[in-house]
Amino acid sequence: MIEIYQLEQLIAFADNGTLSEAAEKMHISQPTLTRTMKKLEEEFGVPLFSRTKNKMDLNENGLLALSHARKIMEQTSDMLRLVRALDRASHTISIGSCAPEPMVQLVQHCSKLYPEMAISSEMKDLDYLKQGLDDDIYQCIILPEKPYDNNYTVEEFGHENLYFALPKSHPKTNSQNLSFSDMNGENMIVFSAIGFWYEMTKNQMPDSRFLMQNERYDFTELINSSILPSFATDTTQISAPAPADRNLVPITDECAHVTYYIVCKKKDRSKFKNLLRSKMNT
Amino acid sequence: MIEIYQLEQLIAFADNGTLSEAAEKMHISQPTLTRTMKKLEEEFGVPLFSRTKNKMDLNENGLLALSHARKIMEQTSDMLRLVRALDRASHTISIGSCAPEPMVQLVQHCSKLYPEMAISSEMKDLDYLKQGLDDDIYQCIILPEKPYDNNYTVEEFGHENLYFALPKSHPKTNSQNLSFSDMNGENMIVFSAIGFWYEMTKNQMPDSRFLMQNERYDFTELINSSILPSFATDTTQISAPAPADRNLVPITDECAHVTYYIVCKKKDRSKFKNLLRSKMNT
DNA sequence: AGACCTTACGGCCGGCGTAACAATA
DNA sequence: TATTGTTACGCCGGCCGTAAGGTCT
Repeated sequence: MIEIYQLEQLIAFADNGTLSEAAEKMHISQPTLTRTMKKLEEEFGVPLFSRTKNKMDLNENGLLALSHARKIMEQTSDMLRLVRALDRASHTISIGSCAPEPMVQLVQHCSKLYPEMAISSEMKDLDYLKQGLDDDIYQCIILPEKPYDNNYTVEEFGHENLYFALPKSHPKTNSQNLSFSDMNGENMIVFSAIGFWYEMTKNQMPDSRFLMQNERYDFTELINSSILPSFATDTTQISAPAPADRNLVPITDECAHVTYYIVCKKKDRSKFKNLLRSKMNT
Repeated sequence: MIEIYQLEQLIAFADNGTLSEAAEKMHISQPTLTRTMKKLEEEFGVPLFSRTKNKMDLNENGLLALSHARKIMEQTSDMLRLVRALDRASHTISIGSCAPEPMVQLVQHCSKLYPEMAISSEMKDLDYLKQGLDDDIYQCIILPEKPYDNNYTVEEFGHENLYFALPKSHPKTNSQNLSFSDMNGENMIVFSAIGFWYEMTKNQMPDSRFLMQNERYDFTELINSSILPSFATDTTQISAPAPADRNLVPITDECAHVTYYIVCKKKDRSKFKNLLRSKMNT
């Protein structure tokens, strides 16, 4: 019976040109390779090498065998990779979200409800999320709007409202409320990882320059030390309250008030029954 | 390292449903299978089976692994088959011929010129022969006409002439010569394995009925005991002369006089140099 | 002399079978 | 009780490494 370790050694020989070098690369002895190659020839029943007294080369048979051996090795590693991936997928709930706060909260619910499962989560734009749900990249996604698709199960998860976080020194800091247009044109300090909020606010305030901060630490430092306005939401005030010297001014525009929906495929409805019932803390 | 014998046992288990049956089919013990399956799971690093106390089944991981395992086994046996076929082909000369006599003679020349090679030969129609030469099914073919193709090397091999073999009792037995049309309509005893001669004579004598004989022995018996006319050629008179009570009457039609050509690919010209020089005995 | 392949020899790992056990129908 | 899978134990084949030998550059 041909075995994979033999094909592996055949490939190593072909890749290194000599038995000696191949042996060194594989951390085995030359005689081992000599023996294995002989055994291979025996099992094929045909010569695979052309041998002069101190040189070995693959002959035509050997080259053909080699090409097959490579395919078999590839297929074997594919098998390992894919089976492991399938197993991993079956123990993992993948969540895609349009925004950070509902994602964090859903992950918390998820890990309480399914403590034996691994949970992976990421933020993407809405089209990618829907596509990902269809393609089984996500079992569960969070959208800021109700999708219309009969294959989906949809449940309301909670609300989030956007505010301007204005330093006390800002001229509009004592306003009862403001619209995006009131602030349009002003420079804003903005944290990068805010999902769909970025596109939305950027559209509403086209003349403003957003000073994007990739690092959470840098962002909070700037908020504390700068007089530039920034955004905040109500749901984040518990975990990450705005500094005392900033006032939160509600934004009147309708799109600043968002309802999140948990969406999963109908086939997974019973599996995620409890998760779909969970609600955001506000 | 995953090995092929493990995949083989996995497949046997899947095909037989239980370890016990699989073990019996493979002529090994059950504990061996238990161990190998455990080892497979260990090497995959994921469970492949769902186990109740006395029943084992493949789970999703196992089913995926199984499908890959089948592919790998198939590829492995393909490898063996194809490498062996290549080796065999490399020391076999395959000859295709349009007729028996030049085939026999060419095979004789061949085995003298290349005593270390195996020689295979068969008769086919002209189109099949040419196609087979192009496809490397044959290294060498014999045609009754000169082919026009620049990739071929062509050498004249010899001539063969067709005769009517008429019993002494036949009314035309003493003719100096005859045309096909002279005999058209008469029943003929014909040996099956005569290659292109069959199509040709059948066309020339559309009103005759050919009593086809598949067995050489039956044919000669009938020739000896029957008064029905038959065919013969000059080149076969040495090895298998017509019986004394039959006269050989030459056929006048041009197509009863054939020149054979040895044809091989130009790339093989030097390899078959001596074979191409050989001539038929007449 | 150095690089390469081959052969010979002895150790040991690991796959195998036998036997005994546990659980199910 | 018959069938199935698991565990324990000891055998032994075969794979491996070391050592030595032969050939070529």
